[in-house]
Amino acid sequence: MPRLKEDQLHKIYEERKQQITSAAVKIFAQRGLPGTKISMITAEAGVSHGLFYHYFKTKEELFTSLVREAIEASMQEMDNLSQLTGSPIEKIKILTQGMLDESGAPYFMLLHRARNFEEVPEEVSQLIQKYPVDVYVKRLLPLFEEGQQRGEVTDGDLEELIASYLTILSGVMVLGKGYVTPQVDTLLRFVEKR
Amino acid sequence: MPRLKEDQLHKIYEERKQQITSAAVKIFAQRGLPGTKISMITAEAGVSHGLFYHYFKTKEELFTSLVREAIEASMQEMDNLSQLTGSPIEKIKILTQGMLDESGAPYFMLLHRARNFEEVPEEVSQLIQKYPVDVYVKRLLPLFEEGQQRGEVTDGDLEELIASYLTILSGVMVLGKGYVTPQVDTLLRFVEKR
Amino acid sequence: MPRLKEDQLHKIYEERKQQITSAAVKIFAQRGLPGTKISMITAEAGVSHGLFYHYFKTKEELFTSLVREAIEASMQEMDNLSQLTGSPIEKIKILTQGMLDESGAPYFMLLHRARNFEEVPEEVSQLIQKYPVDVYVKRLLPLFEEGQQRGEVTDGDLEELIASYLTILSGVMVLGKGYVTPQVDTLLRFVEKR
Amino acid sequence: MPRLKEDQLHKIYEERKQQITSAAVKIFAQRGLPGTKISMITAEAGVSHGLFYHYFKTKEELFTSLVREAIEASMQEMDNLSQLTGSPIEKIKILTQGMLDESGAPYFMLLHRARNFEEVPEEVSQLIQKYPVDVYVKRLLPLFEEGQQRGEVTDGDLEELIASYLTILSGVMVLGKGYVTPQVDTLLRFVEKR
DNA sequence: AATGAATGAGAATTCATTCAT
DNA sequence: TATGAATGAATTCTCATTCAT
Repeated sequence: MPRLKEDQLHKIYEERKQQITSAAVKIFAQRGLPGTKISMITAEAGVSHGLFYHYFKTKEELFTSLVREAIEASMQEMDNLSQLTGSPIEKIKILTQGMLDESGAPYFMLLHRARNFEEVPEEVSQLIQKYPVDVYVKRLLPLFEEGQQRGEVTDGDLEELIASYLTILSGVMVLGKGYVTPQVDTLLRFVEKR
Repeated sequence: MPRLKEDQLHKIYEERKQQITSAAVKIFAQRGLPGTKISMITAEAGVSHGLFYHYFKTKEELFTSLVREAIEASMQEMDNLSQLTGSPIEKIKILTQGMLDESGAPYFMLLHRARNFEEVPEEVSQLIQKYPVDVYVKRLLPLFEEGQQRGEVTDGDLEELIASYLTILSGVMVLGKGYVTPQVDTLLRFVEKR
Repeated sequence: MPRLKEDQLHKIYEERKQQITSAAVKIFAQRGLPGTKISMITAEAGVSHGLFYHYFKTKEELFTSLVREAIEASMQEMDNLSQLTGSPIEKIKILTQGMLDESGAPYFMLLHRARNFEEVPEEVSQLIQKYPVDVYVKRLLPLFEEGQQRGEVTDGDLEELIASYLTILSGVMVLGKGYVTPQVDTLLRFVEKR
Repeated sequence: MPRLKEDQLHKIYEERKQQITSAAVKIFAQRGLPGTKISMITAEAGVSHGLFYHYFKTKEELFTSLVREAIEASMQEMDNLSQLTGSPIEKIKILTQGMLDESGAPYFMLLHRARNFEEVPEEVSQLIQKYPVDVYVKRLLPLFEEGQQRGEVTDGDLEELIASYLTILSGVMVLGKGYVTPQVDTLLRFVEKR
């Protein structure tokens, strides 16, 4: 019985935490660290502001942990690509779609904010430095190399191509509302051999 | 006598105002409205915080006026293109370079922030709504049409092409440090007929 | 369970609000709107300045709500007179005593300040305009008419008499310390038929 | 020649000083010490705010000197009464008229403010303590005594009568706009024997 | 776990006062 | 004498965080 109750409590705990986290991702992505008030997060999550501090120590701590998750998720995504079946260019297409996908956007936005703007907590700076864009480039290199060998990917310096392509994708992703999001096929023109 | 003195005062007034404005553009672009503290602006400008209020009513008012200026400047820039000599694709190249240019970036960044992020003053929202990306597209349409006729610009729906290209350029511009800025020629691949 | 707790919270809320309000009335009456610093109010109330903003939006908002209350209370007081038993002149005596009474003074002082001095918030100006002295005169007219009919109140234009009497009472009330407050009977000489 | 110039300068000096002083009396009377901004005074006087400090050391100093002047003027006025010809009650009428007179009001208002409200400079407190209402009562005593002897003034304790009358007059005077100023004859009913 | 009262550090803003011209 | 640019102390106000219930 105590067991059950404990489990239940734990379940509530996790649910609430997730509820607040989701709200936080959304607002942080939209408004950045200094533009986000705790009250905005808790209002979005539908809980009292006091509750925030049952689950997180500070605003910065939450932001930091979200950035960490975002980095991990994005690294994961890169790695997942190689597991997929299909030609390199098909995989690149999937990557492109994935990055532009609504659901992933907030996390990328978070990374973007962490990378460029705002005053961020020291730990975030360190994370960002530890995972520069270059790391992503390196992970994608084999995929693009294969594509080049198969004649699917345009000729030229691959590292620069990948880096530029990531920049473009990130940029498009970051802009969001107010801009016209290009079609995936349109974006692929950058890398495809014609 | 009063003439001379008046002029001098006026000059000082304008200089100081410019000094503060320049500092503000820089910081606002870097940190956004809520991330920018008055103290950051005045420190950057090398004046006392009191002086800020001699020249501007509030932080918001300054931000608003900067957004207004940015809009005007960017519209101006579009228009200037047609004055230039050269083929359409050359003009598009100049536009591309201009947008990626360091010096213009802060202004574009400001616009970006106003367009997407942050809580902005009511007047800024209105300005932004009054000048959607669409307005820029319309201004560039004749240039791209000519390019298409000459066979310099890729086939297809021009409005969508321009809008997408602007999105990409804006995105690249917005990212800034931490990302690899693609070469102008790389970006042009997007519009050039091959 | 939630019931009890909610009630308790509500009680605390009201108590604290009253605590701050009382302190504010006192200080505002003494020093006026610009002469009153938030720190004076919170010190008098024995709370932190942060708490002030938990209960009120701004200093002006509090001032405005106090003026509103003062107007309502004073109108109420006029109306209560008619409920009392006694001859008109006795009622006028009670009114006189009530106005000079220490406890009511701060509220009247507030009204006075709102009516005459200081820069007041727009809403206060409107309230004051909506409730000119004339409104009080009208409310008291029946009482004084009856008094005149009974031969208790001096002959002559009643509206002017009442208005003048209110001016005198208000004036005396407003002066406070530093002046000799006349006896109630002395003041009544002004309206009594002799 | 230097003489002439010096004189001229001196004249300008005095004129400007007077100009600022007059503006200050008006605004101080209207808004009190904390409610009066230097900029209000200089705007009213039509000079730059910098000029204020050519003529006065601080806002407080000006306020203090105005209070001093007001005290002196009011004492003077009391004394002048005895110089006049006429019966005591006529002189009291003149006193009453003088106090209610528009032109004198700002000075009295200043005194009132100094006496009751606001935080005032130490020196003002001292002046006020040195010249309590009692001093005025004493000065007027001979006049009222004569009036009582002649049967013009009501019976009873004269000191209390005078003090009360001064309170009433001051109060009426202080109220100003928003209230009906009683007629002089109406006010005299307080002191006249009937 | 949940709430909201309470606090105080820090940011925005005002305004008296100084000073170069 | 006259102006307005410049400063900084004092004030208002915001918001992250703590804590009693």
